[in-house]
Amino acid sequence: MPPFDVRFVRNLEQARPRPDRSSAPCVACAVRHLTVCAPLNPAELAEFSTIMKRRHFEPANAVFDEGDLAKHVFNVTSGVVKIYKLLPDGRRQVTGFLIAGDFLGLANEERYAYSAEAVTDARLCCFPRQKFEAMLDNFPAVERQMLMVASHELAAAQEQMLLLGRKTAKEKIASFLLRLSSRYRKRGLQDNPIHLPMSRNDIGDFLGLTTETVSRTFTQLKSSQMIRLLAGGLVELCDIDQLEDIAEGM
Amino acid sequence: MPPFDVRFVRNLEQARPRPDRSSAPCVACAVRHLTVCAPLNPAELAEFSTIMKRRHFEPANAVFDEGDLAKHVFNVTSGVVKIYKLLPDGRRQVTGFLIAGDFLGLANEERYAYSAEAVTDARLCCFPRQKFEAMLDNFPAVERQMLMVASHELAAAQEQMLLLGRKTAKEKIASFLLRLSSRYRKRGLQDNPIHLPMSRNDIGDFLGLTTETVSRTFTQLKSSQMIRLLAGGLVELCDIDQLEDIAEGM
DNA sequence: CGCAAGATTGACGGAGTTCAAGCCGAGTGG
DNA sequence: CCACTCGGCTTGAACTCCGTCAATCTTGCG
Repeated sequence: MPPFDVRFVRNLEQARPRPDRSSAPCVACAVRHLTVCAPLNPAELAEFSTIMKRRHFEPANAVFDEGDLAKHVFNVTSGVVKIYKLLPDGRRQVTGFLIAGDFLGLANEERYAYSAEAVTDARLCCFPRQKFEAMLDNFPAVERQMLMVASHELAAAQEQMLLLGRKTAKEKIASFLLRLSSRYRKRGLQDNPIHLPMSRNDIGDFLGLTTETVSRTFTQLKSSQMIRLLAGGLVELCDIDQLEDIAEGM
Repeated sequence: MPPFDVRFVRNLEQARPRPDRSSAPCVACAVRHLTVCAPLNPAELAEFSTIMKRRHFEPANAVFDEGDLAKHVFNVTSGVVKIYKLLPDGRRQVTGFLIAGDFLGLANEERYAYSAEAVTDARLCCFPRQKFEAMLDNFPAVERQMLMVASHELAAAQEQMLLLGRKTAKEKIASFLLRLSSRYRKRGLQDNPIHLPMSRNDIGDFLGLTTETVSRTFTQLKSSQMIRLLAGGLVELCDIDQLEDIAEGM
């Protein structure tokens, strides 16, 4: 048990978000082609950006909590954000690690169905939800893009269910490393020594394991020369073919 | 091991689908208000239905298989369809049981990312995918409805990840029964003695458990008077409050 | 340096799997 | 109408992977 309630600290930090209205127009956005904003031309982008604020979150800073009124939707532009659900007794399931280009905040009811919290320093584009939805009426291409994004996420969610329900600890870790590497590659980030900024505990809560099992499994993969743990939270994937075989349960 | 390959039989059956062009216009559709067709007026429905065929599937009959070219999208109008993913060694994760009103076939690539198979006799509306997508251009309201549906499914998927990653067998079964009951209620189907047409094995593959554990857990809930197993695959939920407490891990 | 938080390692136990045997019920055929 | 069969369900016993608990090690930071 930690000496004080972690969530309390988190909310303190949340109390001082940093709106960043500076300038930084979306035109220069490095990840736009990956986001829901992809289909917009410069003029449309300008219109869209009028309702948008950029915000910065420090590590362990909550973006929103499950049950909060869903007043905003977000795009991650840098850093890592985790989303998760809790059981009353504190058991936690991390349902995703979001990186640059990922969208979050889609809520079918008026409240968020999950919590979101920065893992690293993170920058998010922040749209008031009502204005965002109103905007969609004028930009059907964005709506279609959102449907595509949602459909991708649905496929990823099914993949994750397969992992959670049917894979062993070793298979889970191998799958996790490969998927992360592949997502980094798609965004043009370094994909072989990959950066793991999240704690073992977060990884465990994502894979349905405990911290200890995650740690032991890393050790195991390390001893069999499939990965190397480098300084700064970097992990080198040494034998990708074998990792892929393991990830698929072969 | 079964004496012959189950999938072989399934494909034989699939070879003779039953197109049903009879009449049955969508206007009379009992579940339309729950589907992606909900926003259409009668004239629009007529236009939509020109590209649609109704098909019937018998139990264990494949609707499509993971990896097939995604030529169609579907709406379930009656019966139960399961969707699932497989690992090379045969381990299976059922990612959903679809009932009347549910949409399936959304694929972000050109191929289906999962398999679909009838659990009971099932009727599906079947739309050629390209025509369906073309139609969407004229009916933005349907596209928006699809986004809402996808977003609901995403929330359900996250709930399922919480279940798979963090709940005990007892909590899984209790959650499963309550959710099914709740979905039946929303469609106007009988929600207390609920119908469980799927096998223990299917339930296990949905909840990340084995047949044996599912069976043992049912027995356990039965002995503690929380459920009763009736004839015809009916399950009576006797103490819903307590089941809810269990489902939430309390 | 010294502390605190996270990561690793070890020993042990338990929830759920595996393997195996029996049961039940629906369909079949004599 | 009943014996037979076959698939699915239930129950039992042994095992195992992973969780739990606890101690130690590492790392980053004031």
